[in-house]
Amino acid sequence: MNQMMRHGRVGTPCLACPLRLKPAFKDKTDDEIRFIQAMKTDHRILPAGSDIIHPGQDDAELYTLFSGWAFRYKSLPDGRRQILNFLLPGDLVGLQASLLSAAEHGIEALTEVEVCTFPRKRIWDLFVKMPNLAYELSWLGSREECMVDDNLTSVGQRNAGERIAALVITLFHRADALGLVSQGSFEFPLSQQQLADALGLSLVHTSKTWSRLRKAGLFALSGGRLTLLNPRLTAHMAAIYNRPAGVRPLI
Amino acid sequence: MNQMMRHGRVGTPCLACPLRLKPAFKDKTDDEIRFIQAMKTDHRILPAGSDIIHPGQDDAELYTLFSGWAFRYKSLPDGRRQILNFLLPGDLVGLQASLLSAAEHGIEALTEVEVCTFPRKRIWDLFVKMPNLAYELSWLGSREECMVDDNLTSVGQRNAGERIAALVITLFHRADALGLVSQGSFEFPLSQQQLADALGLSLVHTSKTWSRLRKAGLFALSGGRLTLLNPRLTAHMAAIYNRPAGVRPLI
DNA sequence: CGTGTTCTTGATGCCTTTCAAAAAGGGTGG
DNA sequence: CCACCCTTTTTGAAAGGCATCAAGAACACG
Repeated sequence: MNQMMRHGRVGTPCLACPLRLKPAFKDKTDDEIRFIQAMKTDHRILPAGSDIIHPGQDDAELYTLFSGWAFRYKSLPDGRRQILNFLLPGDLVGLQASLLSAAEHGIEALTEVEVCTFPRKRIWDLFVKMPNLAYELSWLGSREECMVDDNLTSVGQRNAGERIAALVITLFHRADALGLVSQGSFEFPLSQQQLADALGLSLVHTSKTWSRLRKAGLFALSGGRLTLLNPRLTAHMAAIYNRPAGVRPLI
Repeated sequence: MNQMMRHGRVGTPCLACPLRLKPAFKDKTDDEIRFIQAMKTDHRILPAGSDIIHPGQDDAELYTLFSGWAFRYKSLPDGRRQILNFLLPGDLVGLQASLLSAAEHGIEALTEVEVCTFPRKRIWDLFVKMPNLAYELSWLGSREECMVDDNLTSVGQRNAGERIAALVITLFHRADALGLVSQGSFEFPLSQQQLADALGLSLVHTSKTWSRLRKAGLFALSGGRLTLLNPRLTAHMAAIYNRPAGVRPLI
């Protein structure tokens, strides 16, 4: 929508990317990082609520989310909307959209975000010159599919309370892996409407179930930050396996 | 399960692969096909119901489904199961499982299937030597994610009747693109339990809704074959966009 | 401090689940 | 070819979870 964005190479070069220092990410050779930096054409800041990729777009670029949260979504003709998955710093944005001829989904910034732009035209180049990066690109694509798999399983099989518990736990772990958790709490920028769209529930029922779990002492929300008060009980209610996260590539 | 399978290079070499002749698939150079053939180590036949990849498996190979149907699924600790997507001839089987360290899902043969085996160890080789094939591998991965996106949207946003209509229409188009539709009907090997697991509905409600749509004249099922009697109405009830399929790579 | 948005809460009704059992197939052995 | 058993499908009845409608409360913002 209102793409009031600042262009230009803001901030530090990829070699000194602060994200790269986080233990969540695999080490890369200087060679690889230089290639990434050469491929990167832009560093943009987009306000919360802006469309990073809009549904049907046929010239979507590939991005890495540098900071902030975003989400992928898909709409039905009558306006119903499903949030497919959430994107956190370090995640690829628009891989599917830049590989396929047109985006079958939209991607929206949930908070103000910073993205690193990689033109779709250069992706082929990456496959030719940097097979290791190409492999990691595919790896990240599979990882995203894995997250959608989880969400589909949640929406298809869990009831309202379990879905919320599973979402909260999963986001907590993802934020934790990025060092975004401090004193048990992390920034939680979702509105109830967005929660509802992600969970496949109505706004009203989401609100009621959400406050029921809060009152049950599973977690608390204040000042836009969520505190996981009872991780044990939350995980149990979610009926979730908790695979350890493991490191991943950052491109 | 009962992996009573016949090994060996059954049938024709890849250069003469009958699947490749179908208009659904992109033409490939002889070079590419030769590489694929060299990479292929086996051609297996597995009976209906067998596990092609089991959940948690950490040495899953990559396959191309040569004939038959399969599905990816994910289970919760208490036994609830969600079918994530269906696999038809020409689809990759186990890309996610062979890229990530362990399979987060299972893949089961829905009918008797034939699969072409590509050892996971050689995937890296493919990225180094054949960037075009590597690109197409990623492309196929994105296409699968796209299908999971659709299913998540269906389960999250559509009611029972709409979900069934959407599934039937989608499978019809996929079968049609493969030339599997004759006289308006195609083989439909799903049990109601599998339908229910794919739709995120109970078995009973699936059965009732299914027969309601049949009685409404949307489609008919007999002798294991489904006939789409009223495509217009079915698509309308599904509230679905029908993007034209387009060709895709076959690896 | 007014105004629009987001969140909460209550009441009502329907879609879906669960429980239960009958009916219909499918395969095997006598 | 029929009897028998097991699985799958169908149908009925009752309960409950979730959606919808409606309106008040809390919050954000200019």
